Amino acid sequence: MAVFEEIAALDRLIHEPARLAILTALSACHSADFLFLQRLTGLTKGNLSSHLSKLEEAGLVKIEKQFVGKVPNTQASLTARGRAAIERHWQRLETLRSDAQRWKPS
Amino acid sequence: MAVFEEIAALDRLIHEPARLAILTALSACHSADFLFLQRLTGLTKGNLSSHLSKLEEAGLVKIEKQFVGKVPNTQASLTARGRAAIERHWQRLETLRSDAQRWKPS
DNA sequence: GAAGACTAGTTTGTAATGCAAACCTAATTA
DNA sequence: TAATTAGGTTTGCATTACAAACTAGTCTTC
Repeated sequence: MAVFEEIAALDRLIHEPARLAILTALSACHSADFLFLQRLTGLTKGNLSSHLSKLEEAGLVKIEKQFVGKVPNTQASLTARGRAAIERHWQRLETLRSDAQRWKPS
Repeated sequence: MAVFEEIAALDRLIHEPARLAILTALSACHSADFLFLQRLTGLTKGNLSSHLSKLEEAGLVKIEKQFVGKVPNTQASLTARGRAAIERHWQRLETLRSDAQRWKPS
């Protein structure tokens, strides 16, 4: 597949800005609770919640709910697949960009 | 704004895979006709058409329709703003990635 | 010269998306 | 005990992105 085709076919689950931010943040944090993640990404609770659910369904993120004292607390972390996927996505972007720069019309 | 917030706030008009592909292809081609662009990106005519319209409305792409002999022909090229925008977007991605890699939880 | 096929797109219909606002449950504060 | 805050989830809606259907005109073939 040619470079521009590959760009057009990027996985939107990961590429979408909010989820790209979540996954990238988690890859730097190892584990983060809901509110910390919300502050980091600037997302509203509603959006963060639904994006996390989507990432969890896709098997990229693990969600663990616990009580800290009496207060519910949600921890999110990357699964092995999630970690691989976000790393690969950034690498792909880098590669695609440089391939595109080298490309000449034929 | 912190790095993950910036990722989450990436301009979706440009970031969307199909349009990222179109803009990137145009930045390498200087000018391209509809069918050439379609082959490059692998998009269907319908999608290419509507994405081009959206990019034109946003002032990133210039569309010129002409007749080549008797056959209608559509040429697309980047406007100055479009060229700046796609270049800046890729640079931002690069910067954001490396900022994210350097980032440590505080 | 009419029927069909092809070219070069645009418009339409629909399902999925992302967002914010409303909602929920429990804990804390006044 | 009434209001406020914490920590989220669900709902409703407007926007999207896609493919399929359509349009307008050209070329081929008989």
